[in-house]
Amino acid sequence: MPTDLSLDPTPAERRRLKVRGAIIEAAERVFALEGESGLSIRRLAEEIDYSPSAIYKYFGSKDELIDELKEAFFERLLARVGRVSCVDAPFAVRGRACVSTYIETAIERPYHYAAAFSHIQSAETAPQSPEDWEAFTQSNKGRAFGVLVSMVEEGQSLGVFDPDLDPFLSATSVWAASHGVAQLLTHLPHFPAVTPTHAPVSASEFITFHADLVFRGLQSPANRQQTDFISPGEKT
Amino acid sequence: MPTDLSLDPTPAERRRLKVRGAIIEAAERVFALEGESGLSIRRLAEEIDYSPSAIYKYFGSKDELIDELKEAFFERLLARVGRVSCVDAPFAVRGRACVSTYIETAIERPYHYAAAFSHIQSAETAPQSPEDWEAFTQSNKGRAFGVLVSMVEEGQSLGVFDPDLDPFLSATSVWAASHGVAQLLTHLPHFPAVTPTHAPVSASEFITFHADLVFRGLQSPANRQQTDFISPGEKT
Amino acid sequence: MPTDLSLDPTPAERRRLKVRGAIIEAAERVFALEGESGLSIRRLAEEIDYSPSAIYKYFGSKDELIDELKEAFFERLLARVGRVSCVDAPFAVRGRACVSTYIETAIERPYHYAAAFSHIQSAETAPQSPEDWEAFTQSNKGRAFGVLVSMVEEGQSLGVFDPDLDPFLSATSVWAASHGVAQLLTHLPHFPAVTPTHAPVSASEFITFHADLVFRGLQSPANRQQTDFISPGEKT
Amino acid sequence: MPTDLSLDPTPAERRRLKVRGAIIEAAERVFALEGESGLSIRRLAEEIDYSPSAIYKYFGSKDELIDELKEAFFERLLARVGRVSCVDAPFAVRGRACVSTYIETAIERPYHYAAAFSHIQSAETAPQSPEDWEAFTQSNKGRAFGVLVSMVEEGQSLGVFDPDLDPFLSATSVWAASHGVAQLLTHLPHFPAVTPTHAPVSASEFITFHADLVFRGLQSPANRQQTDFISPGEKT
DNA sequence: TATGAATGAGTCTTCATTCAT
DNA sequence: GATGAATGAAGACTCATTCAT
Repeated sequence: MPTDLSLDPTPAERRRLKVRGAIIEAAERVFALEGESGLSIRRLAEEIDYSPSAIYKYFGSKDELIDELKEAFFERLLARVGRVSCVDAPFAVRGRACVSTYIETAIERPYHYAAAFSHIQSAETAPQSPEDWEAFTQSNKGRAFGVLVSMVEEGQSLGVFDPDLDPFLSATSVWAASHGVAQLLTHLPHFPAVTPTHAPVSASEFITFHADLVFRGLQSPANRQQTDFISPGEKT
Repeated sequence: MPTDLSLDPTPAERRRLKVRGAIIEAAERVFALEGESGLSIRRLAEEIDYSPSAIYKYFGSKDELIDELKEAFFERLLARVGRVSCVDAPFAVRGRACVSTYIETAIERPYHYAAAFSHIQSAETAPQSPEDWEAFTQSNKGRAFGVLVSMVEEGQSLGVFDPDLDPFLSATSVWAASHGVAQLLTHLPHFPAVTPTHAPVSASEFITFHADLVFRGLQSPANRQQTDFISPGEKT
Repeated sequence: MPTDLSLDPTPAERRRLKVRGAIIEAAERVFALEGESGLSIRRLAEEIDYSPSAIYKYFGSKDELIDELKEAFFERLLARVGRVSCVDAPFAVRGRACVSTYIETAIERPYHYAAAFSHIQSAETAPQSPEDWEAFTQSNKGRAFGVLVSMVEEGQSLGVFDPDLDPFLSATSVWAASHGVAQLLTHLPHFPAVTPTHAPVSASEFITFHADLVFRGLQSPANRQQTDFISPGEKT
Repeated sequence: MPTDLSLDPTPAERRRLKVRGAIIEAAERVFALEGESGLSIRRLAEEIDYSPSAIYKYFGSKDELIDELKEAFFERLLARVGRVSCVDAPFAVRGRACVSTYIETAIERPYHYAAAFSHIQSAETAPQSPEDWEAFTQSNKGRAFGVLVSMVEEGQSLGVFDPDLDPFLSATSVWAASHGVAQLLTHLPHFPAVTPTHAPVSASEFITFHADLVFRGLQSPANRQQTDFISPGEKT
């Protein structure tokens, strides 16, 4: 929508964007407080002390607002994963970071993520048929997924990852697993710290643990021997 | 309020349980047909040709019904995973089967699973603090999770799995990843078959692939060399 | 909908029909009090001391309710016009009565009529193309119109009406004029009684006057001479 | 509040009047495009590329605007009917033209007419009691109606119309019938052309037919014989 | 002068739930 | 034991209108 290319938006525009942002942030808060079903326009309006109809000045419909949330999440995800994947560091670090960044981004903004996740199936950007594929690969979501595929391929070309693995399926598996862990940590943030017979583990420790496990699964057998796997005990 | 502890329930009670079961099965059907938002009491009543109010004779509220669905899912999951984990087969087979059974059970009954999953956070059976742990370990959900932990431990004692891995964290990671894959396959059943540049992969093939990857991640480095990993190409 | 042909409906059904009737009657009252735009479901519910949602137990939607009103009007119109047109009386009486009955039926139930009238354009029973004609002729509305056409034809065959007149166009003209008069009397019931310089004329007197005028317009020139035209003065 | 009685309005006032006119014209366009329900202030503002609030600078409220539309219609009607009734032509032509002009004016500006018609009851210019009569006769609506009355009286004095007819009631009847025909043609423009068994008749042909019928109804019996009635077939 | 922001009352409709029968 | 009637709260959304700028 912002087709205006002028460098400084008018004050009015700035204000408008600010309110839009506030609404989106409020959605995040409401969701965190009351769960998915709590996100009604009315509830959202209460949160920001606006009237429900005011929201319709900024978003054409509830769906449009949710699409925006979703897009914001994937934009953020792409930015972060993209940054991480280009960092100047050994592949072992970059690869693991790729996985953990997925999860971290999700749990940082649980609602944006939930919106993204729960709309994964119906959204236009979710490829349901080969015909959709092109659009998918160009969307933020698709590009974020693409980073994962590239990461697998890079690992393979470096001889770190098993060359027999199908990169697309591997990335899909990693992506799905990341979603699962993100959901777990979103809904049960204390789960890994809950066993009475087990030393508490923080969310970020668990993410690291999970990323390691995933990384190990992808490694080629030869390479596995010298893996720098770090058990959770070592790093606290 | 079935406070009656006698071993054989009265015929009335039997009937009651049967209707309860029918309602629960109907919920599954309605969900499969019309998605999460279709599961209104009214719609459910239509499906079983009862009046909406009749349902309240069997379930105190919609939430109670949903809890029941969740319980039914975990009961089923426990039964299936339990069966699979005891089968007379090499560990490599049993272990992978354990993982894939989680996912298969989920996608077979998408609504039971969705209910279970979406209620993971609020349910009484989800341990939020060490105090809840005891109850959790005795619930169907906890026991199903326990099978995973045992599986990891067995793998370690057999020398197949890396002895340095924390069994609890490993099981948690596997469990979460399974959820992620189940969600993916539930919402986007055709995702792995959708790339134009890639041979289509069926849901069960993808599950196998994923289970393999997970299994590999858990293996001890030494063992990884002789792994019987099967690339997706080989098995069609 | 009443496909049940059993002679005595169950008490429950009777009650149901009674409430339906009450709602329809209420619609009439609300309309009379507050005009077309006052007919909201909420307002209607208030009128009958029900909750708005209760109305949805009887009518699927507002449109369905309005269709019912419309149908009820035309059913009533057909019944009354049909009765009048068959009465054992001279054609001069029957013919005039036909015209006035249209108007009287309308002003008796102003809202039913208004609904019928205002939906004339969008209703399925309004013929928009020759293809719709068949359906139109079988609807209550179409059959009521048909009575008018027959009346013109009968007048022509009796030598009372001008044989050169097109019966279809004549009936259309009469029908439209009736609508106009009905609207006038509905909205401005006192209009014909309002001139300070003119003896007040009641609605029914005006209807008679109008019917006479219409009848005269249709008469054949020869016949006009001996017409039994009655000036308004004579009949009070 | 143009309380300024000076003969030439200030430029500011001229501008003001011009914008008012533009808004009223726009209302006509919007109505023609989207029907009665489309006439929201917002939609109207879009049409003229103003902001909704701007409209409130020119009209105190929506109702006021609609009153203005109504007035505009009657002004136009009066102008046209006045012109037609003074034209240098035989009474048979002028009289019929009077009737058809009513209808033509209405269907040319369907919204102005609809507003006028649908507000006939609530408008201040509609006489509800003898006390209102004076105001009515001075309003555009009343003067347009007055032309009809005069037309009847002229016909009577010329010996063309039946001297026994009450001019006021006759004019009322003609007026109401015109409204009915206008409504028919507005909502179902193709009605007279829709019978499969009947040669299509255009709106203007039907108007002529109707005007003839009305004229015949008013004629005195003696005069009817030599009437120049033209059947619809002759005039295409 | 003209506008964008904002609102409150209103629109139809669905839902989970209760209660008399 | 089962149901139909009924409801109140809530859902998304629209509208005419006001006010500060």
